[in-house]
Amino acid sequence: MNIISVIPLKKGILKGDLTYFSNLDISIGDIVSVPIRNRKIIALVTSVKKLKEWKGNIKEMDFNLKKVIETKGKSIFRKEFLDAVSDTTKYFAQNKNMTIASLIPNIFIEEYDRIALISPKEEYVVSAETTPNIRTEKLLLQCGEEDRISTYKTLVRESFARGKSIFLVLPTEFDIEKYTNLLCKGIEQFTFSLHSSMSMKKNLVTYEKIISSSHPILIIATPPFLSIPKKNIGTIILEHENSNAYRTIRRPHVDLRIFAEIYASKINAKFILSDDVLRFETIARKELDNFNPLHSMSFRVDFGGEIEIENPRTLTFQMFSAKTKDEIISGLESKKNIFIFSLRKGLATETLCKDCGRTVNCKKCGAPLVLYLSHKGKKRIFVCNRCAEEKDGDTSCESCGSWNLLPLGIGTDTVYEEIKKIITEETTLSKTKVFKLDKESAKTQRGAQNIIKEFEENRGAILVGTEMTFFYLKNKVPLSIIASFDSLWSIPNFKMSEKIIHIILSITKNTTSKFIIQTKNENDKAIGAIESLNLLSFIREELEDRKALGYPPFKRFIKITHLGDKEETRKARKLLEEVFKEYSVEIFSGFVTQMKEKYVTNALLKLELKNWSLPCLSIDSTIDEKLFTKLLNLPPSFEIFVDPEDLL
DNA sequence: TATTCGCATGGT
DNA sequence: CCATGCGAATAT
Repeated sequence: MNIISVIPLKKGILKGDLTYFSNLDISIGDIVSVPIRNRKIIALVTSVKKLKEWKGNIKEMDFNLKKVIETKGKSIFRKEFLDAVSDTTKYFAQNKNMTIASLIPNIFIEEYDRIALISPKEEYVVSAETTPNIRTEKLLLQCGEEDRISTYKTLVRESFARGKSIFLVLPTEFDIEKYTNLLCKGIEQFTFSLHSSMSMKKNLVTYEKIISSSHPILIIATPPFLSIPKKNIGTIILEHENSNAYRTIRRPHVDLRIFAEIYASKINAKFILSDDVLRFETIARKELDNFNPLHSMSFRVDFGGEIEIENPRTLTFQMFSAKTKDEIISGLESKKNIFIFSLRKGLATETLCKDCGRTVNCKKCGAPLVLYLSHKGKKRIFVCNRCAEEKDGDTSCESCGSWNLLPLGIGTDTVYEEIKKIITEETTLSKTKVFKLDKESAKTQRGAQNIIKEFEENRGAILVGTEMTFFYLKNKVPLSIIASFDSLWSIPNFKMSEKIIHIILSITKNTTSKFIIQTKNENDKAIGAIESLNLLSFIREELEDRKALGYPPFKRFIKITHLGDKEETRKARKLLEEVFKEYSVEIFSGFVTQMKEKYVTNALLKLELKNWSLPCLSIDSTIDEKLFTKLLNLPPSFEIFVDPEDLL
């Protein structure tokens, strides 16, 4: 009789492993079927002990052990994969079950028996020891998409010649279809793409072909498909490195890019991070972690059109400057399509001085300040979303001393209304079609596609859209406008400079001849960088700022979030202060959210990089075990974000 | 997370 | 008396 500990391959918040008994022949790393609440669940065996060794503490257990239903023998998953999963749960301090379940495609779990039938039968040496941390070659590829595609073609050719397979990781299904079409030419029978929306049958067929192919292959898939036990993968390319789709929205909060990197190290595959412009933190790893550029990195902005910076410079609020308005009208009259970029409403806030027309800016870094309502006594305070500097809400204009300040919100709705107004004023434009694309107006993918389709079929139409537009837009637009550049700073995010560059680049990529940026801060460095068509010095400067401020990637941030009512919030705060008292923890006062009577509490831990990383990511680094235990023991009402995207 | 359990409510 | 609904507890 053996006592078996397992991790169920099913989402759920379980504190630790579950324990069963069995007299079947089971060893570590096997897959078994166990009963959980009257259900049969697939689980991974983490330890096997003889009953004798357990006798001491079996009486202390306050539950009756259940019996393992059946064993499915050796796991189809490679040891390197399971080790990468385990490292990932550690790095992100997430729940084991949820992490493992989210890093394996659902079909593999649901159809485990069928997958097992067509999987290699060879014995993997599975033991409790983790695979050694090999420092694999890690490369950066930063250039335009066409150059990347041709680089990939060369890499595939070289790789096939050496008898090695290539795995191209992409964040979304849409990209998988696109890149498969771009890359499969001439090697159709060796190219395989997978994503979770494909039918189960199709995925099974592809899986079998991948496993049985003796010729090296190219796999194009989302990160969880790295679980396919293909042995000869020599290169993993992580394309669209910049995409935030690699971060999971729900629990577990992991970054699939890190997972892919860990896995590449475990199987000793060459790892290539690739995008038009990589994340700034990734660029910094050139120095921090000795990453090498595959080719010399391009920081050029590839835009052949004209860039205009417009300052409405009016005392009364006007959404469009006279010039911008003229451009819109003449553009529509000559049947050109126009795209206007805007943020969602509510988040977009800036404060304007009604006497001199300037925005209220942060003294420290110059970004426009955002007005928030603090929950303590309903006080109004300004917060800088770039450097977290706070300022009293009862403030006067910096430049003219006036108290006549007007908080403004420019969102898709406001822009949409304004455009409607313009076209009703101009009789020649009365037939113009105006479209709006944001999460409100297009709740589903299909809905968004329909809006874009209609917009693109109508010549001389105008589209007001948020960031999601870039994903769906198929054809380039002659004229694009950022209605309020300054409102971009109102997004609560310390990485906002980077996001802004990303937004602007997405717009230039979708624009042919003219790009208008409306701003009251013409000297903004991000605008300067775009105007000069070279991002190198901007990125350098931004990274220096982050280093000086102790921001990522030079410090490791861990954010702990709690949402609750007044009483729960008070308790949560006390708990956080107590648990993390030996760490320099900053607890942010919770701002009132849209949800009634709910408060957000955020605790931020700033750690030295070497105290929170893995040897396979960054040499000579470890996970602070003491802190790890503290994080893991927090009640489930707390959510943990390692390397958070924002601090609010 | 998802399911279950226990308690309160309410209608018959 | 059972049906329903909701929040808290909990999984081996």
